[in-house]
Amino acid sequence: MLASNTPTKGRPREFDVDVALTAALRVFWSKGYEGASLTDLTEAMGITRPSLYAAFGNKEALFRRALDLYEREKLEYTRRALDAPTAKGVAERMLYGAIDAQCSECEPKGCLGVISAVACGAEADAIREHVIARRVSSRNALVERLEQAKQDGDLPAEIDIDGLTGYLFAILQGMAVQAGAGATREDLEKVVKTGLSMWPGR
Amino acid sequence: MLASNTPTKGRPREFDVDVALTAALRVFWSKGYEGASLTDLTEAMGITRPSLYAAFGNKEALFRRALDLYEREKLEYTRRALDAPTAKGVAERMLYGAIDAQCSECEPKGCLGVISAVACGAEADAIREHVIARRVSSRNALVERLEQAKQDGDLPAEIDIDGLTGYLFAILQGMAVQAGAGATREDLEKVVKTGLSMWPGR
DNA sequence: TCGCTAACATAACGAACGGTATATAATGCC
DNA sequence: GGCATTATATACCGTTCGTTATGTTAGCGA
Repeated sequence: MLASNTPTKGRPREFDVDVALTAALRVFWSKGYEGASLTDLTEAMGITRPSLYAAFGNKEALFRRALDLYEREKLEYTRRALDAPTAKGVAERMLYGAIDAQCSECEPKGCLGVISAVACGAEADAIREHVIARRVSSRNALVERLEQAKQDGDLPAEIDIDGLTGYLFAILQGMAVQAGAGATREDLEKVVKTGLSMWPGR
Repeated sequence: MLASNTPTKGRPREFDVDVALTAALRVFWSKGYEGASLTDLTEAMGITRPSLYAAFGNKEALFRRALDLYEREKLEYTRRALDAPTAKGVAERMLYGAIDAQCSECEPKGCLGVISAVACGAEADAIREHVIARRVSSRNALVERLEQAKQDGDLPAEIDIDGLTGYLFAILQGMAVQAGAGATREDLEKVVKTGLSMWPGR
């Protein structure tokens, strides 16, 4: 259990920080950083503005906390995918995991990372940089895994690992765009099946 | 030549509507619909707010005009791609055309359609629906072209055309996300080459 | 019970947003 | 030369934005 909050002095907090953060994540996820107003956030979190600022700092800090939560819980499949025995297995877990993550019935459609990296205005520039920077490490991990697969003989010797990584990421990001635009699970399953049918190696 | 503006009565306008619209497109393209403020727009267009409202109606109508211009000029390659002799030729023109469109030195990175479809808040919902609806016809055209290619024997008989279309769109949209996130032309060329190397048929 | 501390609720802050009212300047028509 | 018409320039509208000052309430240690 992570070191939670035990102030032991002063009036105790009437809400659960983790619950509130989960609610905030859902708002950011469905509306984007700029699209999520403080009114949206506080209503969903069930707290007032001063409580939000006391607990999280400000809107940007709250977003980073929500992004942490998102990556830890909703993007866990990307880490587990790397454990697949073959390169194709990695791609398979990634792609089907993306469908589950982006087409859940009870959660917003699309990918918070893609939403935040694409949009939008001036105030979100720092956020955009932050989101983009985070994806780098995730990408590096995939590059390493595919390099290993190449050495294992799971991929043809002549393949460009960097290109293959960008290619797989592009499909994942494109699926996120389509999910956000209303694509159904069946739509995305067709995309995944088509992509996997032409994946090189095993 | 389209029916331009010939009011013949009253004070003549001091700016060129098409030039102003081009400037507005660049602003929407780089900042998104919500990220582009009226101040951004009027400064880039070199006109005042009342002139903007007199000439274009309001911000949303201006965006639709800019989107028309974008699809007519910047997305022309998607229509010309359909004229390629084979299915793989279509994919090739689409993918390399996307690189040119999204990595131009003198224009914003990424794709206005993707940016607008992904982002963002409540006020942009109508815009989002509009952008998504437009992509449908573009997608249908690609489906038809690939069906034809299948009959021509350019694609394996067992291939799922709908899946292949969504797959190609996903790569294109993913490339737009990556271009907006700072990917270079070389990065995207690797993605395209990887994708084309595993394209089915000819 | 009395402070000390911290979270609560209310209400307000300045700034920026999309959109206009008003007044002035420039054209074509009679 | 008026007159109607339309574009321009300035200044402002009401609303919403993220953020915070202020006063009150609840728990802990003394």
